[in-house]
Amino acid sequence: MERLIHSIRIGINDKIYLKDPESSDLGKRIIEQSILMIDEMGFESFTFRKLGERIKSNESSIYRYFENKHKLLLYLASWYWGWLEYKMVIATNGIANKIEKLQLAIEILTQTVEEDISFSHINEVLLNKIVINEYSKSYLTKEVDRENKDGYFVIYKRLVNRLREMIVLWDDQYPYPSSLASTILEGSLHQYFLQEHFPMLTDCNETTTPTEYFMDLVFRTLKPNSNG
Amino acid sequence: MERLIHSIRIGINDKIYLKDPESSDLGKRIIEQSILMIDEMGFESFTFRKLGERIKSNESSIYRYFENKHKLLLYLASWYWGWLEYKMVIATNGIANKIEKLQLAIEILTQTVEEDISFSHINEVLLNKIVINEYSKSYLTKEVDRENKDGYFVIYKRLVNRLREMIVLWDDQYPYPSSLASTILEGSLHQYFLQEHFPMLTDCNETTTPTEYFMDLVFRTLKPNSNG
DNA sequence: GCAAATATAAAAGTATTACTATCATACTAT
DNA sequence: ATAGTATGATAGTAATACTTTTATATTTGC
Repeated sequence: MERLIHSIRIGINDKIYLKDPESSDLGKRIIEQSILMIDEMGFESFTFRKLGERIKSNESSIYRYFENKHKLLLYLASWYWGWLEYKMVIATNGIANKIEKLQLAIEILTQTVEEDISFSHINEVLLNKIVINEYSKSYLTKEVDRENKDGYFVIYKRLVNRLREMIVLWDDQYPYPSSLASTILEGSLHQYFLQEHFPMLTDCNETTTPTEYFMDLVFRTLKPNSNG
Repeated sequence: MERLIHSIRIGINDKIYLKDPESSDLGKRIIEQSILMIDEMGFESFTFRKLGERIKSNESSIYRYFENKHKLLLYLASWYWGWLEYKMVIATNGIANKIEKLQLAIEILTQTVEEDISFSHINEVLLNKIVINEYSKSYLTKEVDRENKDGYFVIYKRLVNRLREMIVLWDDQYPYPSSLASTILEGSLHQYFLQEHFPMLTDCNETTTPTEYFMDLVFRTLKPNSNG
């Protein structure tokens, strides 16, 4: 499992980039350092010029990989969701027990990333933080429909759908499986954000996790199928 | 009730603006037209220069009301949440029946705004759309803690807390009332967004509303107090 | 009714952003 | 050894996000 994760390659829609950042050393430095910088200074303050200075490369070279920083954010987000999807699929694949399967999925999808396990140029801990703080900005735009059509959000959509399927597997009478699945994924990011910045608006803290909250919510809401 | 709403004045933290836009004709035009423009072109493309052209005023005059467009967004959002809070408080105030009270609150907080009822310079229908598409951007920033400290989000926090209180009133054993309240408010905006742009990720559509989804979710989750 | 204060408009200026374009150089593959 | 590709250096452009200054209009206080 550990070994597998070391060598995974997330298949990202190649319209997101101009040149595959995995294909060169410069590309990997762009990804690696952009994660550190966006985490440090936030997406708004982050610019390709600053990134160029940091990696001792040229602004124009970065533009050969990504059209703009929005596309870079889409790339990072896709990578993150692809990575989570991979972890979830691996963990739940062999599980026949429906409740255990759903529980495992919720656990993986709502847990915070505690340590950087891949030993690659991508720091998953920081990437998780970036997704919490910046992911919404990648779709709350006027271009969202065109970009969705171009497949920029396929991985995320597939992930929500996988969760939906496991919900249906456990309770095929529940009328809102898609909404519940999207609420879990989006809501979990939101609860982490609240925990950090608006602790009065959440019950999650050092002792209670978003995972516990959503696990409880889901199993209060769903009823197991009668057919087993 | 209608009359009341016509004449309400939402008390907004006066640190958000440099000069109260309600205090002058120009100020009102700034609010009125910024709502139309942000809805049309999105918050990213909206600038004070363009707004100045539109209202046939000068960019520098707008800067005398708001430091920047971020502050204007905070103002619009505060107004919106204050207006919703007002509607909710009016509607639920006299209700003694706990379940009815909570149901009414959820209804008001998760319903889409269908018509502009205030006849003022503020179009609530468009403001609701703006909140769906842009609200997250107002707090997903590096300045959020400072701005929170300065009270820029008090109205929203108060609203979540009011909902939390009604949840507790109905089920004082439920361990996550704050998280549930924040999930309802944030999740409802998200479901509306999905309905518009990612219909596969939600069960909400022309016939099923986010209100129905959350009403169902909440009452599957909560159990009434035994003490009545 | 007039002066003083205040609000708005007009215009110009600055630093930064978000790119694009051109050309030079280095590295690589045959 | 050469052609092709990747990267670097430099400069340039249009727009953004303001700030500053000065002029003009409007309000208000007496």
